[in-house]
Amino acid sequence: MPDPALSTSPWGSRADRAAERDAKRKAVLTTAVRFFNSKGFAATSLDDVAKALQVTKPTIYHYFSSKDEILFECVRLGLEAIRDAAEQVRARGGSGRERLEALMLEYALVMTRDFGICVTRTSDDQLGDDSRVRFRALKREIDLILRDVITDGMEDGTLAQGDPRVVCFTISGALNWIARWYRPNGPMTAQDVARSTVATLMAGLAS
Amino acid sequence: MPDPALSTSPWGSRADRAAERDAKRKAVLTTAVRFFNSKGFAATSLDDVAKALQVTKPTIYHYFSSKDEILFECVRLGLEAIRDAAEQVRARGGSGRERLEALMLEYALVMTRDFGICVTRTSDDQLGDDSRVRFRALKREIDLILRDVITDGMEDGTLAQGDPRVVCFTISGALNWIARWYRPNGPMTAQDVARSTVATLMAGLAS
DNA sequence: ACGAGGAGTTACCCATCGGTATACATCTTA
DNA sequence: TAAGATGTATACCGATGGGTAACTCCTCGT
Repeated sequence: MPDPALSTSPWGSRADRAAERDAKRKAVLTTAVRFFNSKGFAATSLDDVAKALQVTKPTIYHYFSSKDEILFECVRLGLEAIRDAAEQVRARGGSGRERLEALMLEYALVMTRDFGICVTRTSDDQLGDDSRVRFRALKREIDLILRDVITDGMEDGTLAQGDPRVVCFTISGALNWIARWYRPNGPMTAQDVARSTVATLMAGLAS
Repeated sequence: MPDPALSTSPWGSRADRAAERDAKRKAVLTTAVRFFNSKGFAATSLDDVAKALQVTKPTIYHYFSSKDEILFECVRLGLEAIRDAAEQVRARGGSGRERLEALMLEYALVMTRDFGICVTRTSDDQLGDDSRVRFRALKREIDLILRDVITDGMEDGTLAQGDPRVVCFTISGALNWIARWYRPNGPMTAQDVARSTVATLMAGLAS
């Protein structure tokens, strides 16, 4: 008669399976995104990714249905990180300027991490029709939140007047570009980079 | 006895041939760069380009030795346009701030044109080893000129103090990003976009 | 007139790579 | 302990696309 506490519950077991499956999916994504960021999406073959994970290509297809899905999941993780931070900031108190600054800091930090970098390096022509639509929608969500905060700041007088659209693009460009030049082993930490870039944007170039 | 004035000079003839060859090379580049910008480099086949020019692929190989060379020539045209403008601005008179503003305006304008757009969309992993080295060297040249002007402005007091490296990247990012959102048929002209982006960077976001 | 070479074509090669069919092992559950 | 689900591997397919071989045609210079 076995100890009842040791008997494998179908629930626990099923949860374990699901958790393990998720962990493996995530492992594929983190490996893939590094390849995408260093070699480019097109130049990365799924055999590369499989080899790095010490499995074979069909194993990857056991967790994902296509290369396109893998890329989309990578950019989704990056974009949702930004969007979630942006939405939290939008909702909280403070002047428009304070909220914009907080938003930009979070945005900048995401851009120093793998999935954020992948977002900037991915142009929508690389995605399939379906993923492209969802990709654009996510980017648009972020854009709208950003513009919202900018407009608030212009109205409450804490931000300089201007075309919110241009201001939004200027900010996005400067922050997205971090993904291209930031190096984890460089002289500046991610925090340093985020803070100084945001400060430069806020204060402007002129003295 | 034919009219000597009508006789075809070997010089004129050779010059014609060379000029025509150059014109055809240029035609390949302008067609290719549009494909690269709209579909991405990897997704563009040389058959696409050839078809658009109403010739066949080997004809293209008559003018270029590889797909890599075509891409490199495209980014070279974009980068040299920026570099030449930057060098002219650096040499001329005026305060650091005035020169930086002029440089940024030219830079921004290049980013609204095909070869400039290609520069931003090309990451160096897409180039062969040889081209990649030259690509990086050209970008570095521009970076150094830009930093030079920035440092001048910080020293003469017309620009705000800061880390020239971060300021340089912030500017590059904001200006390069224009290539991603500017649309020739949109509400703003290239001049509008350039002027307002530069103004935003100069004045800063805070009021 | 004729040879040389530039310009272009057709037909082809072959490496790469996304994706699949299928077999085998393992683990779960009744 | 047998049945079914799950995970992984081997072997393969088929399309795409960079690049080449070899031939034709035209133009020019001698």
